[in-house]
Amino acid sequence: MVERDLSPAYRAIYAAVRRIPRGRVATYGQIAALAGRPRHARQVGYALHALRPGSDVPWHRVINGRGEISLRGYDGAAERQRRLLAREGVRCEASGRIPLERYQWSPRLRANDSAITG
DNA sequence: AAACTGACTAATA
DNA sequence: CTATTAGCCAGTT
Repeated sequence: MVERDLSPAYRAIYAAVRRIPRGRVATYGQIAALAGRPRHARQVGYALHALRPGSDVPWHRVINGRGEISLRGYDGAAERQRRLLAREGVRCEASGRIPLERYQWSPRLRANDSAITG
């Protein structure tokens, strides 16, 4: 099991995910790069999958590069993630897609990074 | 150690 | 817009 001793890679990934402010989203690739591991987008997925319930890592703020929720094969997990995001003000379009142009987080904008108006 | 897998992405068609 | 291909790389079997 992973929870016992997390690899440095996982810790870096979790740290990066924790930096995503409320009301914003980031892509897997973005988190990977932010964690100092470019092109490790998939591993970001593994790391998030390995999270245990109740962790402080806002995993729901991570979506894929197309602005879609990437969860698959999980029972209602995609719906849960969508709900968590909606709760933060991030709502998806009718197609189910989340406009990255609008909600994607940029690490540089740390100051005013809360939810976007509208 | 080799093969398989996958919460990814970018490039084509 | 969707579908397919290829590249990717750590974790699991």
